[in-house]
Amino acid sequence: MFGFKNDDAATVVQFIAEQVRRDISFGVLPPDSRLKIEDLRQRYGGSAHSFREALTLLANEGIVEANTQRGFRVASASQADLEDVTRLRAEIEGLGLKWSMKHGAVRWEGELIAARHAVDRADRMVMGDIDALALEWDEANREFHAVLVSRCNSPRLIEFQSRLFFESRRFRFAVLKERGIVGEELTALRGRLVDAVLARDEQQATEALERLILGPFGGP
Amino acid sequence: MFGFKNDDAATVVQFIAEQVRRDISFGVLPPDSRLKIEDLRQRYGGSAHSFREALTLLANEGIVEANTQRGFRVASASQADLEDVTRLRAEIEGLGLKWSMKHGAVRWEGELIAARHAVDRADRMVMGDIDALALEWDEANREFHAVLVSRCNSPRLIEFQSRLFFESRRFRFAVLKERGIVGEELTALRGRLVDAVLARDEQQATEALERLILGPFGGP
DNA sequence: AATACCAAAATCTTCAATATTTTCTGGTTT
DNA sequence: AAACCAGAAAATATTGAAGATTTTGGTATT
Repeated sequence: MFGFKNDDAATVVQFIAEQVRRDISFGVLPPDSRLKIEDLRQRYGGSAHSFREALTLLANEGIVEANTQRGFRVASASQADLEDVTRLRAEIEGLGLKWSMKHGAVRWEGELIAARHAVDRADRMVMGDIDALALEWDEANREFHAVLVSRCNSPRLIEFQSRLFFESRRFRFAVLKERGIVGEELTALRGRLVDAVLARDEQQATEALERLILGPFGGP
Repeated sequence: MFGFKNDDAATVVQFIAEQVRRDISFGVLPPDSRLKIEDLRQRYGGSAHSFREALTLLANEGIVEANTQRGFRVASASQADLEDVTRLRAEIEGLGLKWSMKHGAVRWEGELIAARHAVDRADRMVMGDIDALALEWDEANREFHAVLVSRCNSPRLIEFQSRLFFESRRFRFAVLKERGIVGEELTALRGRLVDAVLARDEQQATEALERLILGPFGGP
């Protein structure tokens, strides 16, 4: 039935999980809304079991809430959640960056510069057609922040960073749609961050990173 | 079939997951060993579906490895893994403790002292009959470290801490069985940690905590 | 010794049926 | 009118069996 899985999802479960993850990020499935297996099957296809498994997965990722014997629902997205995710992201990515700066060499710097270029470009484009480009824009952001921690030498930190990034995606999209997240300040901040990394200025780098992460939410 | 679930597991999947988790921690299921669904069913009971779900869960927790179309196996436990988990635990718990020290009040201090008392006692007991008391001993440790971060006000940090603790359990048990993890130094270190927390001496506290976590593995 | 191919084993997925739990509803009692 | 209880309806949880797909292992061929 799923012979047309053009995504890189190898199994049906992963495919379903990716679909649902995406729709939760975009707010198509709003926070706290119930996820009835039957309804979802009509929408996405797939068997009940595959869905249970996919939802258990997403529950473990934190964007879905599983209540025993009472089914699943989209995890709530309170102000406290936003603050928690953002604060932790700043700490974790800061730590990962610090470690990466110890191990990363020329090759890493190249990747970083490339990722920065891409995300700067995505920033300039996205405001033109938010709905169409939001995912692409966020993917560029994901890549940039992934590169930051990619040389930290700690697979578990990398995984946790990735998870927090996905968890924060909902909030990011919400802000993007509502008042446009992207501005000159972020681009400049990113520039400062990359410069500091290249100069191996740990202090400056972590500070810029923290402001880059907190900026869109705490900022003006 | 599972009418006798005296554990606090509400569902079959959680029950199975707990069993497997435990057996992996104890080394009954050694690292890298394959987890064939059929074999497991004979051992633990439960349906194939429940097992798939449980194993997907454990895979997300990091103690099981899932290879698409190639089944599950117990996650490998290399020296690099040990170092990664331990280092991250030190960082995360340190951060959580720092935050807890900002918010925690008298009530928290009481819990901390109580937990310390329990783990000190467990330390003295465990060497008498390692096999029988290992789990209880580790539970006391878990409680102590959980209390440390319990007031950090970040549910996600707490969850991550807990996950890392479980991931490190295998290594802890291995060391415990092999050469006896417990010694006067750890008890003393824990005392210093608690004293520092009560005195709100952040510097001393994080240093003691780091040595407490790294000690059993990096130490003499 | 290397490769191609076929059969066996294992995993993945779905359909169907039963058991259990929660939720809803309507009537009764206070 | 509010609280309460029983029974019906809905939803979830669990299991069994069977088909489809993929991996694995052995065998024959070059």
